[in-house]
Amino acid sequence: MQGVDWLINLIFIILTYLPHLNSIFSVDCVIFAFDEGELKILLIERNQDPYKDWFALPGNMVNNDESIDAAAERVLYELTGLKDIYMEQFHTFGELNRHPKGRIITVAYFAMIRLNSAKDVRPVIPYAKNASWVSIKELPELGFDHKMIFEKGFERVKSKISYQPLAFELLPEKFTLTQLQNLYELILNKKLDKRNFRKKILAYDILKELDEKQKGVSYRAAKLYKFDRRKYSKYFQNELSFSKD
Amino acid sequence: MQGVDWLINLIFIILTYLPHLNSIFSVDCVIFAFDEGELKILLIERNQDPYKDWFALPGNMVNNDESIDAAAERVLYELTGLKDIYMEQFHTFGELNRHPKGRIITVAYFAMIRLNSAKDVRPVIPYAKNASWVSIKELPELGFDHKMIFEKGFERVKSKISYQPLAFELLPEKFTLTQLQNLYELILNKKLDKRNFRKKILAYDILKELDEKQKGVSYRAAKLYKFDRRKYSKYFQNELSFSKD
DNA sequence: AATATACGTGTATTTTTTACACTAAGTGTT
DNA sequence: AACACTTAGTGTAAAAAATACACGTATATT
Repeated sequence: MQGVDWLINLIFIILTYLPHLNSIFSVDCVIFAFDEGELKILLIERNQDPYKDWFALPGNMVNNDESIDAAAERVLYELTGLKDIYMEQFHTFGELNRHPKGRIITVAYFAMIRLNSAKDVRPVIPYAKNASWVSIKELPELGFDHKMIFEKGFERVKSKISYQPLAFELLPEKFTLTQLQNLYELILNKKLDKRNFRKKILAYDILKELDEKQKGVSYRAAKLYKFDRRKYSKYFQNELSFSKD
Repeated sequence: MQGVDWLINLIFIILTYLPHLNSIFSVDCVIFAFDEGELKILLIERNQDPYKDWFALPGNMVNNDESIDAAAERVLYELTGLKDIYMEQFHTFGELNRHPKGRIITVAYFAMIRLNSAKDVRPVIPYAKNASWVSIKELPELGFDHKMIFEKGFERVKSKISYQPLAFELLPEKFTLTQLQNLYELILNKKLDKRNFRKKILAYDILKELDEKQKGVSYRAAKLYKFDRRKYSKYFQNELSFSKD
């Protein structure tokens, strides 16, 4: 039994580090979209314990060879098929009891996207049974602390949208001012004055008026606009600069 | 050698999980204070590899039995002796190469504090050689990605201070309006008009005028004010509510 | 008493925000 | 063709907020 001494030593060394074994981290994504007049987020139905068969935010472990940002991108793709979504990190959740399997902290991201081709979402790995868009007004119970994560993410969106024109991200490329206003009202949860809204949004000078009109409506068709990213970034630079004076 | 089969098996199992061994996380704190007319942050001089003898933000590993928030509090105390500081999480940094010892992500916190008794800072564990307040204009080179962490934290402070009255946190309990204005100018990095500044800050109605004056100055002494936390929280509730209309 | 220094104050102008209601255009129906 | 219906599109006046701007006053020091 002499020859196994080194083995036993090795095990001791490993055991020393073992407490770290359950110290790992995950990412979770809160993806917003605007569909059928409602704000929706992307949920998966889990196919794995813990919380097998529960609804949850798309999220999974970060690999050891990728940055957190990259992990968020990968995980979102694997669980929903969505690619090339710009997500922004908004908070890291690390309560001790948040994950039944032990000490797992999660870095949460949010994004706001346009729902055209993204409407059909489907997991590409069996970790999730399926993925779907769910109205934030009718959210089912969610696994883990995902309800809280969603809420914090939604708070962030609300506060961000009031000083940055983010809402365009959610609309189809061409939209009417009324659609844009409806979206703002939905997110901010208050009525806005039509004339003042138009005055203000046009004053930002980040919209391009198109020579096109709405189609398929049984009333006077509204003009279509599109978001002018070039003007937007100019406006944005000014916003951020503290240099003047 | 039959009897060690189970040992070898165990080792295999452990090795399977081994990649997670170097997946752990830390917290880092960016603590701002106002001293001698300058904005300073709290730095430690490290006494441990990696970056032994370098300056760095106060930061260390999160234990397995504590939440991240609690870890931030503990680590700050251990490295600087500071207690009961309200810190706010602002970002999690997880680039692959950010830590030379492998995959360690860090959750960053910031706080703004009043420098009276907090002026003397001293590590209570030998992980740091010492702790000190350093002007943000003369920051030394910092270990890890701490320069970037500081910058992101400072950005956050700047943007927050322009819509929330945070500056009081940095001043002594009793302060003059000129001191307050100087601080705002320092953080926002621009000159403000004296009369307009006073008008505005008093309009918020969150200051309490004292029956006391500045002492020890060789010119007309200014009135002292103090921050009225009661009024402040009332004001704040209004700020945050989206309920009206 | 004179000097030096920061304190404390008001008003006019511009800009931004708010409140508010009707006509116009297009669709569908009879 | 006339009509009814529905949403589009538009302007102005009032209030509030932000800005620009300069000098007499109080206190400490000499």
